[in-house]
Amino acid sequence: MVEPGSAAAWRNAVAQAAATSDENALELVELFFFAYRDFVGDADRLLGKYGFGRAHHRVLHFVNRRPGLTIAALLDILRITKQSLNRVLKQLLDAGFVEARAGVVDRRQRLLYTTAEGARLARDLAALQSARFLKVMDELPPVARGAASEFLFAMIDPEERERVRAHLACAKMAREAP
Amino acid sequence: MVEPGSAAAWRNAVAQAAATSDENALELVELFFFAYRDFVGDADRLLGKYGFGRAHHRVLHFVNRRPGLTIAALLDILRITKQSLNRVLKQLLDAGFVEARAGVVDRRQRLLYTTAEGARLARDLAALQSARFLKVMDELPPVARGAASEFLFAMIDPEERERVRAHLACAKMAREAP
DNA sequence: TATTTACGTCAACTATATTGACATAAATCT
DNA sequence: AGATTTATGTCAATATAGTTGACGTAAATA
Repeated sequence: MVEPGSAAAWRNAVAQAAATSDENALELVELFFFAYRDFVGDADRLLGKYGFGRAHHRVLHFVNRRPGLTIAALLDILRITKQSLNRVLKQLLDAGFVEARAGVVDRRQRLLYTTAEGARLARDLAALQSARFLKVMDELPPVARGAASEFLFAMIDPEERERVRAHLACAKMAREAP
Repeated sequence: MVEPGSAAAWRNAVAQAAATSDENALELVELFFFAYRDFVGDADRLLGKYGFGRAHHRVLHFVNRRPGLTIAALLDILRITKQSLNRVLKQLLDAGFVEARAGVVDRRQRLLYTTAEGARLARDLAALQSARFLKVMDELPPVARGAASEFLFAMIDPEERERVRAHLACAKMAREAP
């Protein structure tokens, strides 16, 4: 037994707290895994009906949300090679879900846009995933609602945050003034 | 222009609110994508040094956290086929990071355990990911801290939650009474 | 004894990524 | 104007992580 107030008791309490916070962090690691698994599962089912996969979804999503996106910007967001992107993008172009127009200021660039059909699929997919978030917000106590986006933003690499913030601002602008 | 207080103004406000909440949800979708990307990136670099990938990480993690896990239970957590698991698991067994003992009550079962070396790698990987969470908790205002795990838990399919809760409880027990 | 269960394995295939090398057209520098 | 850089496309080979389907085996159970 350790006397309360003693140095040993104090060290014990600190160790306990460390173990607890570590345990909590481990729990968060697993919750993040399960949450992401279910989160992407929603969209996967719908994508399957079109013969598309997650890679197509990501491209469609970001093109839809940021019309006029260039190949380079898309590569920067997705963090994949152009060869990998090209296969998926070509399928989306061929299937008529995305179209590319030559850049006006720089004609080497290909500005990407969703077609009407592509925008519809993107909207349906986004609706599925948004629905999950909206339901979560509904379930959560009000005080926890604002915390979600703060939390997710804090999970992003610090050196990446400005880029993500700029991306979100750009997507918002595209949405407000189409 | 719409007169304030008119039915048109009201409908306008509702549409605006809907658009805003949708926009927020869309933002969360993207933040979730970026957060998960960076979250798994941490571990990827360390795994590469051992010639392992994410698949190995997941197996190692869950076996380490729930010693004596059976193949069936692991398949249920990971949601992959036994063929897919087997290739990865065999590599972990061969490399001496995981070991399998015959079940005591049912000798058909293979109970999975990490070896000392496996436990060490699992701990190092978990430390990387825990560190991100701990840093996030430090950055976040106190009121938002508890919200993170609530939020992630709410993101899980409702019919899956009991299973996840049981899994976490089991992992916690294994940790407290080893 | 017959059947079911837990697991292993062979084979073929798909999706998504990689590296490396080379091609082309448009923009930009000198 | 000519040289160089940039944005993008493309061919080929390879790796990782998953799938379906078929078949095998040992242990538990009806």
